[in-house]
Amino acid sequence: MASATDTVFAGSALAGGSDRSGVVTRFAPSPTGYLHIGGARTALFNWLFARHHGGTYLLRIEDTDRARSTDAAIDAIFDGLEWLGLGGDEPAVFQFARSDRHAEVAHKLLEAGHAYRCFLTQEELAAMRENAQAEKRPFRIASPWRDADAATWPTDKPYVVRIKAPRDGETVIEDLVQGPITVQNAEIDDYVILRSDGTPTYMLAVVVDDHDMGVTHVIRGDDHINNAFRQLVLIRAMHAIEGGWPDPAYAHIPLIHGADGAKLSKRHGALGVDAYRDEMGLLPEAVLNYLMRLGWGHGDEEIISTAQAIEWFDIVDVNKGASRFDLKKLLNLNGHYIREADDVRLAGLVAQRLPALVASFDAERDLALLTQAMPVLKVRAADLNELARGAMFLFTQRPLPVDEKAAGLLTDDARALLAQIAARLDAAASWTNEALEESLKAMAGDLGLGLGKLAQPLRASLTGTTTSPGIFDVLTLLGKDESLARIRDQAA
RNA sequence: GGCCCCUUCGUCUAGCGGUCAGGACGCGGCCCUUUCACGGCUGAAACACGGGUUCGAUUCCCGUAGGGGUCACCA
Repeated sequence: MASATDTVFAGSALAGGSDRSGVVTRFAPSPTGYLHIGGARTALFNWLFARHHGGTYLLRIEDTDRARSTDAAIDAIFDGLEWLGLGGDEPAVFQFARSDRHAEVAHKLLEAGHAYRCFLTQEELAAMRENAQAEKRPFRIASPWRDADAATWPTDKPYVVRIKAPRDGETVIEDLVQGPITVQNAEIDDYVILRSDGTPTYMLAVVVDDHDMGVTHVIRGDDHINNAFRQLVLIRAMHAIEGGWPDPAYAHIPLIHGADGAKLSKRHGALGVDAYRDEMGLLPEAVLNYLMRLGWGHGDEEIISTAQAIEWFDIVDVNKGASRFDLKKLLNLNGHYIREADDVRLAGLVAQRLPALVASFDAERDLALLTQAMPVLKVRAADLNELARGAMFLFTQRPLPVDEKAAGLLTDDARALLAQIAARLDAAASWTNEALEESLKAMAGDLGLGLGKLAQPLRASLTGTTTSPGIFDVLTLLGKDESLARIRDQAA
């Protein structure tokens, strides 16, 4: 039974045995691709749980698959985690570098009789599998080498090392999220821990690293549930041999599915977190808030800061069922956080996107204006791209391109009106929101027109579009000279 | 197929034997309003099904259906 909650494992063996105590969690991605949204949530839950309990959150790169692991993926993962503020409390452990230690454990298991040399070839295994298939019999490894006498070992054949799993009884895991899960031991196979080339498998490496890192709580996707039972075999065998290998507490969190209900995969919306940042223009706090609400909630709370989440979060409150990824809701949350965000910060973020939109944008020169405009810009944007698009009119050079809708507004009558507006505004007491509004309203009154009749053509001439911040904000942001010039460009 | 797990509005969730089943996104309406947003108010919208247990089930138990995961010398 996994009940390491009360088992205080002293320190990280990797750190040479510091006196850390309490909760230790880890996020252990394999660097075969970018950090996707599901992985990010797993990291977040590990992080939140550790923080909530005043424990330690560690990172481990599972790079034992040499063929598929890449440095680019490692960089992308660190980059993504850092952006979300989910970096580890200690430098990340690289699994491949610890192969010797993994092999050492395998040999201890071998010597103690908890593992055995298996000389079955891949072909023999495949044949056994096919046989079982043909007889509609569930296949389970039943290696003839499990209890073979050393005297019968071939001397010239390669072998793998298999763990000796119990064949009777059952194992129960008190999963913190899923509740008790029972599996018959007969279902657990004698899996490989050392390949024929002597390298450790994932199953071995995970267990050894988790132990050596002092991990008390294993929080991971529920696609690992079956692995937990297999890993427990190894853990218990080592505990029997040398002690000090307590069962960790397990928490298998449900997977995230795509909007269509299918498993979130790379071709089903599971983008790297860098895409959420760079392409979709999301803020990390929005992504974090959205992610924590997938599978977890706290009453009616929707807007939850990480600080608040640390206080409220507990792994046992995480739901068991998978949830679907809903971009609309993420975007809504992002809009909220943009409105809350600091103007200087937003201006900096938008300034990175503007050059691609407006050739004449010069960050050096225009940042101040961008920042000044931010309060009225940010209320109408759900992401950074929208925010950048909304800011374009401030920096485009005259004569302004006029979009179709705006052009429709600029009728002959409207153009005539613009000439009058220019004259009127030119004569305004001062170039402030108040003075401008007073002036324009007076004019509308004189002409017996609604303010909208003046404001829409005016907006078209000032921005080249039909949507923008309030017209007086636009006027003051642009300044008198630029405003009048733009109006006169369109006036009849 | 074997094994394991899951199931409250379209979606994310609250609920932990007695609630008008609450909130949020999205959708509809209204208000605000110079456009677009924001904001406010408001409407439609759910306990998969069948048996139990119980005075009483969304809640507990068992089935059924549906969904997911896993069955490598990959992680």
